[in-house]
Amino acid sequence: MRMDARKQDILLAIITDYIATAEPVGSRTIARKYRLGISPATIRNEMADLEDMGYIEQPHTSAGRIPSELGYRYYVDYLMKRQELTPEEEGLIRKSYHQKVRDVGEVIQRTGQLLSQLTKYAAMVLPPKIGTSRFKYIRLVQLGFEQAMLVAIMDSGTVHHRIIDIPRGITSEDLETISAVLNAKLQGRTMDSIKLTLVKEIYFELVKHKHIIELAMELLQDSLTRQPEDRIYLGGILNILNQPEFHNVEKVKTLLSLLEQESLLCNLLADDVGKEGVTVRIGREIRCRQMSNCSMVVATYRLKGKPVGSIGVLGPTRMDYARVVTVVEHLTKNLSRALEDLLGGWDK
Amino acid sequence: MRMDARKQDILLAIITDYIATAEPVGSRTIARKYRLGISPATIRNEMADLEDMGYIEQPHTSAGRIPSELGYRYYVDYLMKRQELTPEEEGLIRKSYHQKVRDVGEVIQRTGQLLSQLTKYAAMVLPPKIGTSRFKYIRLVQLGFEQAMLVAIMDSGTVHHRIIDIPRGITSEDLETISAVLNAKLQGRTMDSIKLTLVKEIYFELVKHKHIIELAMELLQDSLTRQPEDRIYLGGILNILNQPEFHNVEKVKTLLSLLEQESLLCNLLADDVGKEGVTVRIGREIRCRQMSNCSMVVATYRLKGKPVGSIGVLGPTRMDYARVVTVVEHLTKNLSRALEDLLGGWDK
DNA sequence: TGTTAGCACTCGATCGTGCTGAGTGCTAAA
DNA sequence: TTTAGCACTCAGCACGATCGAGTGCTAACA
Repeated sequence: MRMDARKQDILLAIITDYIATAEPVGSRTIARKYRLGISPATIRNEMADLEDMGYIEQPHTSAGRIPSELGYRYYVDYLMKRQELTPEEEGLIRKSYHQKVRDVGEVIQRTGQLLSQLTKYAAMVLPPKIGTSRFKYIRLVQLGFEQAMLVAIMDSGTVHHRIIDIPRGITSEDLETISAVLNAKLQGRTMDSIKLTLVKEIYFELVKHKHIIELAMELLQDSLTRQPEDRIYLGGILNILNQPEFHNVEKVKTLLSLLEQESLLCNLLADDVGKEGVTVRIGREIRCRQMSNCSMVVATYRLKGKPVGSIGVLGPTRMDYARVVTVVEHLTKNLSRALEDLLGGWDK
Repeated sequence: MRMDARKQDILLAIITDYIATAEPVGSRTIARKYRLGISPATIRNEMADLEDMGYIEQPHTSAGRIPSELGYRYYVDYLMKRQELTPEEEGLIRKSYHQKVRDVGEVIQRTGQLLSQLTKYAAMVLPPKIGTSRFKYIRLVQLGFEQAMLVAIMDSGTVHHRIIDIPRGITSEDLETISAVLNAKLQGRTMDSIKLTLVKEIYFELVKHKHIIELAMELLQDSLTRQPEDRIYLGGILNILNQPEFHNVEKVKTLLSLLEQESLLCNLLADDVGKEGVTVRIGREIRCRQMSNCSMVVATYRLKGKPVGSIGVLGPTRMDYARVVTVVEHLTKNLSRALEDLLGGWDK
């Protein structure tokens, strides 16, 4: 059995209708709503074929058909039509990105908000990856006798800080010295590139200040190379609860328990970092059993051409792919541009 | 009609049972489970009295009784017995606070986790209030030609940063100058205390550097005095969904939509900051209509004796007050102590 | 006077039943 | 090849009967 134009029309009609109504679609409905010029009986025959081919399925004998994962896949790959944003929506996006920002986090957050607002599903945004951003400025500030704060500003506009213990004898001047050396050696390097050779260099630089070298080394080894825990923007979870597929509390609970595991989400999002364009994962294509009735739409944003993070939407498999793909595409571009504007001129 | 010992016993039994089972309690159940030495019939009479007095109510004619808000209030005020933590739980807390921390945020987060873990309800923690913490160190770092990063370390261990625009002519040295003046003038001051007189002082200090004074002033007026948006730790929402009162999706939705409004929660928590001991708000005592079937247990933690933030638990009105109050009390003390250990020695 | 046993009554929850309507597959005619 | 017609299926819903937990009242009892 081969797919032909009429089968495609019918499959498209079924998926369109199901996405809109969340109800199984019958042959009658299609004949009435989508003027394909054929009768319900004919449609029934074709639907039987489509079911054999695995594109649609029947929840029970006396119900209409719903798309299978394969059906959605076919839809996304071949049938889906681009859906432009309305001028109002375009305006909303533009306005949002034209506001003054004080922080990269703010850009991330705004993107996430737009994403969930425009799609009505849950939105996820992975902030610029720390490993690939470059040190811009590092400083140790003495706090008490035994503690100091390490502050590092990265060229991705993020600031990292942590409290570190210092031996009692260390003075503010010692910390200045270490700060100066670290600055000189690390400026412009990425976290990932702090290798042994570099550590050695710093070692020799500091060897004249014997008493602080221990601290400096420990600091490098431990504080800087240990990745901070993954953070992620997650919003619009409420949207997803409005979807009829989450009308039962058990489903809500499993979903929420997944969404609480940030690191899991980070991995899911990170999987597609670097791919061109928008990636759609349908149902079990997300490698996560409890999300088998969900789909994800993910795209990578870039800074100076290099992929640094990604944004994604999570919704039921019955999601409005056409719309979501358009929105994700748009926002990826806008986010890349916004970051470029904010951070592009930082190379002094 | 007056409350007597037997009525108290019965009320206590009803509330205890209802907290444990979430089912209306009948006279028979009480006679069977709680050996009060009286028959169901007598209990029925007393229950009728308790209902007249407003401490319990009947969901419908042929059901048992459930505590009213007034009943819970009476329970919390007069009947509730202290409930000690098990040695395992004590151990868990101790272990958690003995881990090395890199950041005040980490202490906050750990407290929140413990709170939700130990109570099985939702936990909220308000981080140390920024307005009352003192500047420890301020610095402007040039990023590009037109942007700089302002970093401020507070003695509450938090770090604030934001990107600011600078006029094109400003050099790194100018920024150093401003940094130095800001440091000298602001160190040890609180955000709240940055008043006009202080601003004037800084003005005169910088008057010799005419070209940067504009920037510095703007910075003070705008960046520093404008409060950053409220942050709050919120966790264990999943716990609360396991409570039978949230078995219907509508309730879950209204609750989640409330919990998404962080500023609202902050206000609720902040209401009780400064009060001694643990505050219990039952049902409509939380001034928030949509939370009328919830209760909050809140306590203030301190740094050097001064209240700086608060921690709280949110659960259904039918919550295990005895346990929650104990846990909140414990964690408040532990949190205060942990912050003291971390930040206490920072006065140089 | 306070306590208790007995009894009639109430009412939510549960379960079975039958009906309805949307939808199908099959057959035979166009 | 398409379509009209028809028998069949089955989830969802409304209806009614039954069940049982729990009450309030009354009368007897200590």
